[in-house]
Amino acid sequence: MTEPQDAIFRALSDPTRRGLFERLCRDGDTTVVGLLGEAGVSQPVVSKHLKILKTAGLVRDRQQGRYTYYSAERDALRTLVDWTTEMSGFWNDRFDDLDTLLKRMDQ
Amino acid sequence: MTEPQDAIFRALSDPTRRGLFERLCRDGDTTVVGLLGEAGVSQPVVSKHLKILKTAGLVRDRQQGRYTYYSAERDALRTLVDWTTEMSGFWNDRFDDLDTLLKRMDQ
DNA sequence: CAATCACATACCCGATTGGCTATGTGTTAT
DNA sequence: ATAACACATAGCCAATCGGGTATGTGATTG
Repeated sequence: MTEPQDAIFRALSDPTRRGLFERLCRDGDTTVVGLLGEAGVSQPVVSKHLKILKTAGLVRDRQQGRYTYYSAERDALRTLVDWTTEMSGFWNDRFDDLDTLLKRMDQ
Repeated sequence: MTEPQDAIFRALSDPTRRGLFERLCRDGDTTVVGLLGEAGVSQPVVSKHLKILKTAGLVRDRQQGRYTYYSAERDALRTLVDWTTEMSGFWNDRFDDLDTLLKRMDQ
């Protein structure tokens, strides 16, 4: 019953975490220390947040020597778009129903 | 500094709450009692969730006698789409940068 | 006008969350 | 070889959260 949207919405609900993700979208590959300044929290906290983003599939990491580069996972946004589209779709369906209803009433 | 996305992502991060919103998108105007069955939680909890959704601008309520009809707020999804589009945009910009960089290197 | 209904509010409680510091582990620089 | 660095993990704590029950309030029904 645990939808993929669950982890994504959950992950993005925290401002600090969403900030990290936005940063990665904007600037691409960045190390943990690189993200540290803008985040405004301690390094362990940044690491913890990145782990949550990674679990949600929003972020990928790549080891290189003693550095860990994080980058935003483009396809993750797809899930969000799909869900939003589905919701909008329900709307249109309802209008369609209303439409056919009105047409039926018209006869 | 509190973005409108904050409340929206936060509101949708809880499955029960997202369930209520999805239900309202699908079926349109519904009373609290009408939402009660599918939600699987007590009436006060549903009311509390609806209040949070309302504060986030995801839902509107309309009083009618002793009934309160709730409905999904279509434009709220717009905020979500905009944010997602912005994130995707950053991506394309980065590719553009890479593109111009490669062209520059090519000369 | 009494009972019921629809809903909101108030309060309580255990679980989760987001922050911190301290520390461990592997890597590079000296 | 040692020190410094980059990062992750562990453990702690106050605050928030999501659920519950009890109760208040206004509208409707009998």
